[in-house]
Amino acid sequence: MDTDTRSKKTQCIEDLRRKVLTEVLEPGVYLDETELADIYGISRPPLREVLRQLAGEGYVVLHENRGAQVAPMTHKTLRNFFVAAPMIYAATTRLAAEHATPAQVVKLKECQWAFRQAIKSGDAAERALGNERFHSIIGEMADNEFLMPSLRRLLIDHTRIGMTFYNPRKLHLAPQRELAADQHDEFIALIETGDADAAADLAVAHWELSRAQIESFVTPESINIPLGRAPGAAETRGAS
Amino acid sequence: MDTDTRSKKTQCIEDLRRKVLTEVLEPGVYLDETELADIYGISRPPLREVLRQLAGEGYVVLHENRGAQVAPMTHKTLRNFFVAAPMIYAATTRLAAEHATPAQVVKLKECQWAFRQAIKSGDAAERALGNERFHSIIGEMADNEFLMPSLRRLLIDHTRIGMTFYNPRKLHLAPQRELAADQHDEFIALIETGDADAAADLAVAHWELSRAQIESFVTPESINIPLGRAPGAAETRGAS
DNA sequence: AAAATACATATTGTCTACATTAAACTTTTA
DNA sequence: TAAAAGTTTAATGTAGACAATATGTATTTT
Repeated sequence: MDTDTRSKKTQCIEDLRRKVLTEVLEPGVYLDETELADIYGISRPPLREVLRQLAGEGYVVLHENRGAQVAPMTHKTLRNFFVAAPMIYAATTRLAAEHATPAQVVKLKECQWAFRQAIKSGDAAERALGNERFHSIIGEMADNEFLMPSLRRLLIDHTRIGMTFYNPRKLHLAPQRELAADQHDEFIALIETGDADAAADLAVAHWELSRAQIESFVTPESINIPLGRAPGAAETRGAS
Repeated sequence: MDTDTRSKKTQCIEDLRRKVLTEVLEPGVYLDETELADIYGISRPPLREVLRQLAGEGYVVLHENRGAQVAPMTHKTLRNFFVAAPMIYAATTRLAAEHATPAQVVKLKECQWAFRQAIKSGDAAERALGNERFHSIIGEMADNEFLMPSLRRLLIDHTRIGMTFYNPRKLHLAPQRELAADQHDEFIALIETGDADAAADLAVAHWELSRAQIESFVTPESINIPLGRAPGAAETRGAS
């Protein structure tokens, strides 16, 4: 048995984050406070705090008197993503190469090992979350509280979009996924060496791979999720 | 009489933001939930939601079982600020010039008019908040949800630091403040014209003015605010 | 006298119950 | 029959009371 030392509230936050990132909770879906409070075994006031925090982190959007909605992804979202991503990724990766501590590099290597395993035999969620964690650690290495907020928001949507890229059933994408994993190894090498310029260049190249994939399979239809509350559609509400 | 249509909670959020930005609540100071709830006439649960939201926005930092602390400013904070600011300001200003709507330009002009008034006869808080609002509107013009979070965090510390620059008693800085206001007019002109390249350049120039000022009067001592709770120092707690 | 422990106090964290608001349904009227 | 108004219902928003945790103080022991 694993005695989870985390508080129920912390578990709730982390689980909701995971469910949003893996699109178990789809973009645009409205959440039911009472239902979530029951699920995570806490009362509504602390759950509402959790939702406020997740709103601050960009996972959900709060509407007054109408509850919390999983952050929608519109056509504009994707366009803005394409504008912001290369800049933020390049900047944070450069800073990571300049500031990374040995302990952080170890952590990044462990994360990459797990990511390789996921690419080999994991499901889409494991892979996408593994990738998110990898880039999140690079963000921590950059150690800049002014860039981190934007990086975190980018990673939310990058991960959600990536669920398609990392789908094991898309066999033809396997080579690209291997390439992405190989680039992760390059990240580690350059960060460990402290080669900031090369790291920044690699970040852009890594981004271009993502960009090409996203453009190839994301159509406006698939990202235009209905924003309104689905009337009576129970399975679109809550976190099962 | 002004019938304030905003909810008490909204007023609370906005007032706390203002107090943090103007350093009425100094960096590092701990907040008392009960006291704040009394002041704003709401109970603790909704106040705790407010604090979570402000934490998400970067105004405060939450410590488990130890309450909320006004976001500290350390030496590292300032170093990171110098790294991130030019990049984010240039990018958002460029996007603003590309995307600004006529209505937004009108809003920006109105803001600039008020800012001029504040420079002429206002106090430090009015000036600093006016400047914050000006750049916040440019951020809205950029209309990019991935860059806005970093911009907002930059503006928090830029405004707090700016309280020194905008102090009316520092007469020798008057010419520099006029220059800053003149640059704001240039921003408006370039954004209205849609000259993205020139706008981005101006953003960097405007930043260099700030940077020079900050470097000239910010010494490590003055930004190293004690992080611990001041024991029994009643006036350092709460929002009077 | 100094350190450690036990106690007291104050603050944070949470829960239940209630108030308020928005949505859905029903009923009435043109 | 269709539209509009009233009513019902279910969700969000809030308050007050209680529980748990941390800090400060006093006491005890070495």
